Amino acid sequence: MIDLAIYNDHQLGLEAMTKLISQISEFRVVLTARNMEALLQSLKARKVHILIYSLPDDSPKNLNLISQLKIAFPRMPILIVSQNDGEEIILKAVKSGAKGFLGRDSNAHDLKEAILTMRNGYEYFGNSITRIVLNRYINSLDTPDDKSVSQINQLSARQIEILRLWGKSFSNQEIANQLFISVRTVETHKNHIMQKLNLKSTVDMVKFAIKNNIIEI
Amino acid sequence: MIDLAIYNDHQLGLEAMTKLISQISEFRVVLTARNMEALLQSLKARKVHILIYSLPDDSPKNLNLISQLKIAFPRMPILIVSQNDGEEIILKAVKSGAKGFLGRDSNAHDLKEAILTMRNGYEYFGNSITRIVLNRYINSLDTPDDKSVSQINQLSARQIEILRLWGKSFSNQEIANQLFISVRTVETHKNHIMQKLNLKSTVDMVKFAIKNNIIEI
DNA sequence: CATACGTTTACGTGAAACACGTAAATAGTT
DNA sequence: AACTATTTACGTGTTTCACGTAAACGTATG
Repeated sequence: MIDLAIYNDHQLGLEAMTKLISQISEFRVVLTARNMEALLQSLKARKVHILIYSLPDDSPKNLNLISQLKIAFPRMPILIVSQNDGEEIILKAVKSGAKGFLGRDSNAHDLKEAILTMRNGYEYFGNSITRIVLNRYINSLDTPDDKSVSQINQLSARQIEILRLWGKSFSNQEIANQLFISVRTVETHKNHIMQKLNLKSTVDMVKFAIKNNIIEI
Repeated sequence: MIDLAIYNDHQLGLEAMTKLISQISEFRVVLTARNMEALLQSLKARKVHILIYSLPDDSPKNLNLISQLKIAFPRMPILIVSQNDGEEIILKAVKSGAKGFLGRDSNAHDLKEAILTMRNGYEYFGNSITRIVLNRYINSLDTPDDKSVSQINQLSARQIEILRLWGKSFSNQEIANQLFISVRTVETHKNHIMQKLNLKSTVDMVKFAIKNNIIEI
């Protein structure tokens, strides 16, 4: 017997999914939720084997919620059910930590197979998903990057240089050696950068550097 | 009834596959071949619905032969059966025009499903294949030697929690206050994270957290 | 059931990084 | 000439990092 939680912010969809799953003898729906607060609350009280998470239409925001779930319950496999199975959504779902994905064309049989597969510790991604990703991969020779014009212009060339090296995980001392200047100077440059951009921590400085294509993730 | 051709340059493998398929009532093996000349010859005389093509170990060369087949019989779906299901092979198979792929872990049930799926005009790629390609694709977006997708699972819930707070630019002391633990404990958690993920600097830790949606840029 | 492994908690110590202030030489601008 | 920004650098005190040690706890494995 596999215990399932079902999340869906549409009442009707929630009922439909619950009914569908309840008809399968191996499965038991032990909790349902229509919003994240309720879901988190219920999951704390009642552990489940798998969470079935129905993505609404405005999915991008909701994928962040999945990351939250992953943080709160790292070991609970999440099966995404989504009307929107565009490549972006799928990739984001995978990156968010989802262990399964059912797209527009999936049927009840696929759902059952997905749950059983995931219960055995494996991941499940439907067949159509593969084609989408394959296409995307094969056509990924040309990927033009959009450059954001922003506060980066406020920084001097030297400041960007220090930021770039530091962003490559060099220590202050290593940067100083490479540029033939004192460690204190490197520190001063970094201080100036923080002041100029009004950053609160070095974490923020990393984020800034990434956003402005000074360093790569 | 679905008419099949089987290609395999090993006699034993050819026989085994033929026998296996003949046991399925919906399928009929109408021709077999152990080399490309014979295959092309036979296919001219007798049209089939699907060609089951067993890739030998030295697969790269043989994938070129598939391109030949595609030219001679553009509309005949080709199902690749391969002991080697490394990502390179799979990608090449897809590029060669194969409509299906069965890897090392596939069983008779998968074979049947693949054939039925392909007969209905769809493509078939097993679930494990999807994961391989997904990993490959996602890694192509990140830095060459990136393993972040799988490594997130290595972290404990507490470690992720500390990482999340720190990623929001909280200081160690602030994190300690929020979680009612010692600053030293926060430091220890961060040390453990760095060790576990083999990170060289806190800059790398920020990058990791971003890649894994633990923190937002 | 004993043992082993991972997790969470915490401290000690020395090195590195950061925060904030000061300051001088240089370069470009008004 | 005066102003502004840049690059260089130090002083001082706080925070973080690196590395080691260690206890308490849970969970799996044999």
